[in-house]
Amino acid sequence: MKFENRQQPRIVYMGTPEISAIVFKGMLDAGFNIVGLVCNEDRPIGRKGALECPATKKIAMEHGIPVFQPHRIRNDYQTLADWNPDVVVTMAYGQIVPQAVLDIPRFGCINLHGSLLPKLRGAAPIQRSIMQGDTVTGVTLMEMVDKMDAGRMYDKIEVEILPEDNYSSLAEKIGNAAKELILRDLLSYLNGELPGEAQNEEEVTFAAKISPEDEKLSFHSPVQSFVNMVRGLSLTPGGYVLLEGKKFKILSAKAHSDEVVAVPGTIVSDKKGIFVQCEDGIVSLHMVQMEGKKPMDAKSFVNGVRDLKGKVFE
RNA sequence: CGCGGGAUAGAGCAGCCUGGUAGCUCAUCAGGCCCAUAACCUGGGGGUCGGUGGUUCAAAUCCAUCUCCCGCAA
Repeated sequence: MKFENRQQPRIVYMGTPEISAIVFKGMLDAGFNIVGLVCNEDRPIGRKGALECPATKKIAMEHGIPVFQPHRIRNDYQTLADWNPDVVVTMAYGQIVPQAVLDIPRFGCINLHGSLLPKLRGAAPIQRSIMQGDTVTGVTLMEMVDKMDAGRMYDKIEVEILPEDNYSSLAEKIGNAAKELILRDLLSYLNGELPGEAQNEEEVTFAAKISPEDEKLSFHSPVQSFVNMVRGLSLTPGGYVLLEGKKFKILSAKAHSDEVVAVPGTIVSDKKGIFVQCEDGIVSLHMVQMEGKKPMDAKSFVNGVRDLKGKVFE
C-alpha cells in the first residue's frame, strides 16, 4: 500500500526540549496524524521545585494528544507499542532508544539529528559545531539503529552559521530546518522513495555532551576560539570565568584587536565595555552576568564596579 | 522547609553592621571648549530607598511578615 496523504500513517513523535517542539508543532500544523508523544519526565525547575513539563508536552496537551513519559524507555515502552505506530519520528528525545522499541513500528524509527552526518554524532552537535568554529552545519534525517546516530542517511538540509550566531539562535534555525526536512520527506520515506546512503565511517566525528567543565572558559586561548566557546554555550548554560572568586558568566563576546599587552585574563580596559587579554589578542565582552545578578551589558556592569581595569579573570 | 545572593533616580552600584531628611558611575537636559567628537569642563532635572506592619523623638538603616528577581544544587 501507499500513503497518499498525511492523515494516513500513524505517527508517534519522540522529543523533549524546545527545539523538538518546533518540529512537533510543525508536523501537527501540517496535518500529520500523530497518535502519541513520548518525552522525558517533568523535571523540577528552579528554586521552588515546581515541576516544569517539557516543551513538547505543552504542545501535545494543547492538541489533545496522548503523552507518555517513561522514566526509562529501555524498560518501559508498552504504551508506545499499544499506540501501534507505523513510524516513530524522533528529535532530541533525551534517552537511548532500545532495539525493542526500534522494532515496534513497521516502517522503523527515524531521527532528525542536528548536524551534517557523519560529522558530529552525539548529544551536543549544535554547540560543538559553533565551538569548533564551523561556518556551516545542518540537519540530517536518518534511520535509527542501535548505535548512536549511525544509521542510514535519507536527506539533509544545510544551515549557515553566522558569526553572530550563538547556540540559542542556531538551535532555532536547526529546529526550523528539521521541521522543513521532515515535512518534505516523511511520506516519501514511508513510500520507500528515499533509498538513503550509509555513513562513511572514516569521516565520523563526535559531539560530546556539554559537561560542567566545558562551561569554564579560559582566556589562555586564541581570541577566536574563546569567542567560539562563548557562542557555543550561550545563552544556556552560559560559559563562565571567575572574578575574585565569583562566577562571572560571559554570554556574548567579540574579537577586538590582536594586541598583546598583558597576561591572559587581564582586564586591559573598562572604558565603554570590558576588554580582556587573550593569548593572541583582546576580546571585548558584551553581555555578562555576575553570580546572583541579572544578565547585563558590559557597559552597565562597568558602571557599578570601581577599578575594574587591571583585575585578572581566573 | 535544599544552599546562597539581591530589590535604593532611566541603567549599574555604594550607603545598612555603629538609626538623624540619600551618594557614585553612566544615560539624559542646558551651557561651554574645540576644525571636530562617542572626548573634556560647568550646571540642572529625575528617587513615596520592593510592599505591609512594628520599635523609636527620628528608619534606606533595627525587628516581623509578604511579593518578585538571580546564582548553585537537582
